[in-house]
Parts: sequence; C-alpha cells; structure tokens
Amino acid sequence: MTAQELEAKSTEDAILKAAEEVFIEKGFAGARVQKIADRAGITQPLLHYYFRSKENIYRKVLTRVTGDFFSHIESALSDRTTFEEVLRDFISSAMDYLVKNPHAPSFILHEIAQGGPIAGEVLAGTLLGPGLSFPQRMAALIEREHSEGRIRSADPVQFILTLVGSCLWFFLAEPIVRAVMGTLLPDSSFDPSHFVEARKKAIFDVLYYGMKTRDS
Amino acid sequence: MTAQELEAKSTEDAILKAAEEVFIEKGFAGARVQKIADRAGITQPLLHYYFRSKENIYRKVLTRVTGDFFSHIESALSDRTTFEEVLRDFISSAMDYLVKNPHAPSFILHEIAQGGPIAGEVLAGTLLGPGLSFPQRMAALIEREHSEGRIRSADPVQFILTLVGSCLWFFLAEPIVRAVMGTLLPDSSFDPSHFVEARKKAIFDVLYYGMKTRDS
DNA sequence: GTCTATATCCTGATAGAC
DNA sequence: GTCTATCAGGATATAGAC
Repeated sequence: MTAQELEAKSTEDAILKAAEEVFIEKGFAGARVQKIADRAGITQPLLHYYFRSKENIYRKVLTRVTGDFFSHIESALSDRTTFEEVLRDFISSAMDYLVKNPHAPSFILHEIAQGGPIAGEVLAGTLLGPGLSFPQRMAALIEREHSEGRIRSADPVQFILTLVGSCLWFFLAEPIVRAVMGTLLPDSSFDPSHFVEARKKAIFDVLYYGMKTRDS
Repeated sequence: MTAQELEAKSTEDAILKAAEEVFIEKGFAGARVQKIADRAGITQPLLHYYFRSKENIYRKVLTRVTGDFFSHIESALSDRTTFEEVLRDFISSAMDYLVKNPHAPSFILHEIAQGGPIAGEVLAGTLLGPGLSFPQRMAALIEREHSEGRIRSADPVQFILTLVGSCLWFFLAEPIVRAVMGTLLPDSSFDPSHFVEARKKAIFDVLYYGMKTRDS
C-alpha cells in the first residue's frame, strides 16, 4: 500500500465510523451529512468524494451493523450437547454482545420497519448467510433433546421469538425501564452491568424451566 | 357546538389521523408536512393554521399513541385470582391490541430511543398515569401466588421484561420473521392471524411453566 | 376556515482551485 | 485528496386575499 492509499483508508474508516454513530443516533432521515463530516474531522465535499451520496454511506453502515448483529446472534448458538448448556451460553453471549452494542437492535429494527428499499435489500443480503441456519440448528436441538426426554416439544420458531425477544427487549426499552425504575426506587442509582447479569439469570430460569420436562 | 366549530373539529381530527399514519410510517424526521396535508385532504397552510408547527402535531400524536399503548398494556393486567389466569389474560388481550396497532411499538420505541426532548417529555407525562402501577400490581400478584405455593419467587421487573418483550417482539421483528419464514418454507403462505394465536399459546406455555412450582 | 403565492431556511451535492 | 465557494431543490412556515 502506498502512503496515499493508507491516507485514503484511514479517512474512509473515519467517515464510516462517524456515519455509524450519527445514523444510529438519528436514523437515515434524521442524520445530517454535515454532522458526519464534522465528527470525522473532515469537510462535506471530501465525504462526497469518497462515497458519492448519503445513501451510499448508509448502505455500507447498515450492511456492516446488520451483518455483525446477525453473525453474533448466530455464533451465540453454541454446539454444546444439552439444551441447558446451549441456552445458558446463548443468553450470556448474546447479552454480552448487546451490552457492547446497545443501539444496534433499535437501529436495525427502525430502518427495517420503515420498509425502505435499501433496508429491504440489505436485510435480504444479510439473511442469506447466518439467518437461515439459526432456526434449523435450534429445531435440531429441540428435536434431539425432546427425543431424549429432557425437554418438552415446542415449535422452534416460537421458541426463538421468545428467547430473542427476551434478550433484546431490555435494550430496546431501556429508556422506559430507567424512567420506571427511577420513579419506583428514586434513591438507588440504577446499575446497568449488575442489572444485565440479573437479566441473564432471569431469562434462563423462566425459559429453561418452561421447557424442561417434569421429572423428580 | 356551532357549525363552524364542528367543521374545525372534523378537520382537526382528519389532520391528526393523517399525521399519525405518516409519523408512524416515517418517524418525525422522515415525515413530510405536505404528505400529512395531502392525506388529510387539505392544504399545507391550513395545517399550520390548526397546529402552528410540525413539532406541535407530532407532540399531540405521540402523546395519544403512547398514552393509548400504555393504558392498554396496563388494563391488560386483569385482577383475576390466580397467576395462571392473569397471565393468560394479559398475553391474549395485549396481543389482540397489538394486532390492531402493529406499528405502535416500533414508533414509540424509535422516537424514545432517539432521546429527543419531545419524546422524553411525552414519556414522562405518560408514565405518571398507568406506567407506575403496573410493576406494583405484578409484584403483588407474584408475591401472593408465591406465598400460596403456586409459583416460585421472582423479581417482578425481570418477569415483566420477559413477558412484555415476548409479546411485543414479533411485532417489532415481523419483517425479519417474514423473510426468514419465506425462505424456510417457500410454498406455504404465512398466515398472520393463525400465527398470532400460536404465539399466544407458546408464550403462555413457556412463561407459565417457567414460573410454576414443581408439584405432582 | 380555506385557499394561492411566496418567503426563508436548510440540506445534499457539485465546481474548481490547490 | 482536500479545501472554499456555491448551486439547485426541497421543506417548513407565513402573507394576504376570499
């Protein structure tokens, strides 16, 4: 790589990084190209020199964030033996990822809900990779563990919805949760990291015992 | 009411109804005042005559949608005797409401996530009503049913998050679910109302048996 | 209360020099 | 590759007639 190419690369990265922040904060329509340029420490025309349009930057950012999100969710489904282990692992690593990327779900969902052409295209492209094997792996797990009598039978799609919804919901509703908690226990300060650990355990307990067969 | 006041009222309502649709579709930043006027069957200046600014209309709409949402969620928590009945009732009536207002959660969450001043103020105002008693009523229910040995003990806030997240998640992620289901079973057409009934049952089964004490 | 016409501002994008 | 200066279009909001 020449020195110029290195410069280009770092400027390009700075733009993408700034764009990700601004798009996540404001969404596509609310984002201002000027603000992205400011945060990247460059001027507007330079931004247009690298990416021809706002839409192009957006496409790149959404693709990266969405792909990252799905591949992490996908890889959070481990290949351990028992349902119990897989469930505990999934909840723990999915939540850990979300702590580091708390605004990713809100961003992705909002843009997809608008149903714009860019979001649709990005979603379709992204899902072809990890999105598909997830339900199948979950189905296989439930099937196997059920046949061995450890858990009851269940529709894998329904179970995935409950599982993923339970994990993501806090990060989508955090402002509401904060507001409610704030009025509920006004003195104590809300400790996010402690709360997330309690959240992991609560989700596991309900879902695991909700699926476990009644033995003993 | 005079004839003029009636006219005013109906025009005002038409604007608010159109505004709600457009804001839900596009969010605040993406919404166009012209589009609201078009859909209400009037001209732009008339819209400014009734509400001085776009922001004012938005505030009215967000307040109504958010208030409606919280009061429905609140009233979905019945005052029946057993945990089992309350849970079944809540899931069923919350989901029925969501079927009729599928875009409300996405709209509210997005605008609140942005953290704009309007959304914050509306949220604060709305929560003072129903938002507060919900956790307390749930806490009382869990406490009572636990003391009678029917369910295990649990943090009410955590349980509410799991419950509400499970109910709402499908409506937030519907485009993704559709996309995945579409590639998973390409021939069968996805039937929403049948799916929602299955969803109700799946949520109840996992959460109820996840909370129930092991007797038998 | 409702319209037509217009002001004002802002934003994404380009031209052209260095 | 990066800047200054500027354009063209679109969006909210107002003026003023009816």
